[in-house]
Amino acid sequence: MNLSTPLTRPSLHEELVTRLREAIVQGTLEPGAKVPERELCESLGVSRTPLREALKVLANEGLVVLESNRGARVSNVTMEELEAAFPVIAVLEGLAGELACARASDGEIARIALRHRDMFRHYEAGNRPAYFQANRDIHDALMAAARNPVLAQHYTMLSSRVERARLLANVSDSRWAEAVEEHHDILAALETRDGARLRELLTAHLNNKLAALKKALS
Amino acid sequence: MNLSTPLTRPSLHEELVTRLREAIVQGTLEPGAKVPERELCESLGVSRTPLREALKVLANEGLVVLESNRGARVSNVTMEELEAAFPVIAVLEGLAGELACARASDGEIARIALRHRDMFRHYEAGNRPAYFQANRDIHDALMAAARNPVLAQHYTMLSSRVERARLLANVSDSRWAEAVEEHHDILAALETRDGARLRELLTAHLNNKLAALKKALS
DNA sequence: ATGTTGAATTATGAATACAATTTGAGATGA
DNA sequence: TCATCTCAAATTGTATTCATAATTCAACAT
Repeated sequence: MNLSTPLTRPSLHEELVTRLREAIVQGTLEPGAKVPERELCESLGVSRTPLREALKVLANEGLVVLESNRGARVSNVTMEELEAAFPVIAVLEGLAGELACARASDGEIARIALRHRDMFRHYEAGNRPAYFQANRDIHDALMAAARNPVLAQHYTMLSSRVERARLLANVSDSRWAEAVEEHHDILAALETRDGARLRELLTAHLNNKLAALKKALS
Repeated sequence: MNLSTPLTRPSLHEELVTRLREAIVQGTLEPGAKVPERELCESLGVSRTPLREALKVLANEGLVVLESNRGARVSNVTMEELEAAFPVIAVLEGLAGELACARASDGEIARIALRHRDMFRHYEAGNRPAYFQANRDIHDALMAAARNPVLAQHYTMLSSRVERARLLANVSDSRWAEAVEEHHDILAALETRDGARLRELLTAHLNNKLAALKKALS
């Protein structure tokens, strides 16, 4: 049991931030939708103050846009935003891979390898949702292995902004096969702890993802 | 006169975020200092609501920490944070350089070159504050030339977190000379639009900066 | 029918009020 | 003297209220 943490109850606005962020990322709150304060307050059982605080935070992250005197709406996933965000995510993942090669424990790498095998199985079974979930787990595990909280924080922020694009666009089967190929190389680089190569592979992987999304959304 | 913009008045909390961020970055609000709500409200002439909203946003950025029921305090600049943040800033600047080489107008590059000459002058005059300011201007101009708002947003957030370290540590003269040398190469790569090289130079430059800070703070 | 106007309604931005927690000074006792 | 306890004052977290801007929609003119 952890005795160093001062036993702090999470404040309402913090919980709201995480819950709203989840709702936005998984599409419960749809892009472009207005966020009616009163309604949300009632369904969540809180007053407007903490809800509005949470909206300010999410606006700062880019998940909602505040229109003065007209309230908040969930930000739209635009092609411009994806084209801006993906290269940034790409270099962040590249850095994460490089750090993970240097810092990950053998156990962590083994666990990531295991998840890769899961993911490959899901690919062969043609199970996209399970594949996506495994994919996310892998990227998150890699980020954790990099042991850089600042990196992780910004990665989370950016991921939440683009994750929603997946709901809008199913990439082609051919791109899917390509992505799986890339992941084979990624895993190999991680297992040999070839940081420079993993960085390049991850950066390229993310940039390819953007290209695929572009195609799927046009 | 611009008639396309819908004439929107900036909300209080937005102005507070920028003003408080500035105050924190330039050290007016010192690291570790408590942020007394009442006092700030009076001196800023606003009520607690928008101030608290701003504090939530700054907390999300990592500039302040919220202690439940005990208010906010300016976050401390720790070595762990610098070691985490600098590599991230390094890859972001690298990306910015790469993009700037591809996208900057000749005029923009000329302006950055001009600021470089300013900066070199300040170095020769031994004027550190002016040098720092010119340095910041250069990095900001480069970021603007990259034309990637997501990149710029995250760069701003991260810069504000580490900028404060400069107030705590004066780097050595020898490192200063090194940094100036590096900037000569950086400018050359930008002027020849050698994106790959500029990326490497900027990433290395930032990582060297961290090493110098480490030395100066130990 | 179509479009415009403007009062009534609603929603938002900000201030204030209230409740819960922390802080700190002084009392109490060993 | 020192530690602990008590309780008031101050500070924070949340709710509510107030003022203002936006929206709606019925009445009207074209």
